[in-house]
Amino acid sequence: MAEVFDPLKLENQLCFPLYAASRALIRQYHPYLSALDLTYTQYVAMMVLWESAPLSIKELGERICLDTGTLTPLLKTMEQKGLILRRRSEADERSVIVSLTEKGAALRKGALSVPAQVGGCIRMDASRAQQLYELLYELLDVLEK
Amino acid sequence: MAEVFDPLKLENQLCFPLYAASRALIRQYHPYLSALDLTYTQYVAMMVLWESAPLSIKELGERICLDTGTLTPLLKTMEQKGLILRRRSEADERSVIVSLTEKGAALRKGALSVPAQVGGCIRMDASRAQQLYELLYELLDVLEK
DNA sequence: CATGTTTATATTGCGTTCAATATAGTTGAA
DNA sequence: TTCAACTATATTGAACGCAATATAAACATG
Repeated sequence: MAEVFDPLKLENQLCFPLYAASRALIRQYHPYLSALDLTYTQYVAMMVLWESAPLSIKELGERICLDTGTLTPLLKTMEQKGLILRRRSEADERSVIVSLTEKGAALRKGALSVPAQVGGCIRMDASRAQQLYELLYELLDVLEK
Repeated sequence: MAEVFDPLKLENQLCFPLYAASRALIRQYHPYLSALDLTYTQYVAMMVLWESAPLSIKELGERICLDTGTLTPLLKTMEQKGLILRRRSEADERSVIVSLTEKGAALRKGALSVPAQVGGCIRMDASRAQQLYELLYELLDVLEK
């Protein structure tokens, strides 16, 4: 007798492995990031700032796909830690410009080894990882609202 | 002059698209699940319960990769809603057995259309989605502690 | 058959994540 | 000009996600 397809089986859905793998990978960062006193989300924000600061909150949010409900408290915490500065744009008072402090910029050195340390935990063929990377960006593109 | 590889560029990392795509896909579920008065995490738990209830909290947590810090309050909320029952195992008083109520079991009918509704939002070739699926399970396997 | 170890669940506390809503600044068109 | 629409950020409230810790039951082994 033929198997009946069950649409509600966890194994028949893309969402579950995506969600589980994302959390599992983020967990791998924990020991390396807590040594730098960063959470994963703060680390993601810092990566964009190291590359492109100063940035408005809007620009930062677009880069890392987070809205102000997440960013406002995140950036306030990072300001408390002395990693960034927030100031209103003079050209447009609606905008808040985020820039790095010296301490924030200096933290980059400590973070440089993180990707390799985590990468060492991923025992996956480089070309398979590259395929995965491309498919994820394809999915992300298709899901943009 | 050759490009210098920057390990801290967001675009050079697997973690970011995985994290962003996971959140973007979960967001797609929101309208369909709130019509059923379910959150995404509750929906994932229900999928396993529809397939395999009764289950201990431990078994459920292993299936959906969540620990008791998340599951205990989640299951209490689901019990409040009348979807599940929690009772101590008689055979082993350490275990809590989760079973479905009639209401919880009946909710499955309403949920049957959810995967197709969300799938309709993913304009991605089926074979590409299948590739992505396989690579995600491969990554998940490699990341198990 | 004690008692140290392991196991299953619960609790705590912090930090997101996001939908919904609010507010203040800016812009555009009549 | 003026004011309605739009834009950028902030706030609120609910629900995770998880590391760390606590507790009670079951097990193992000398």
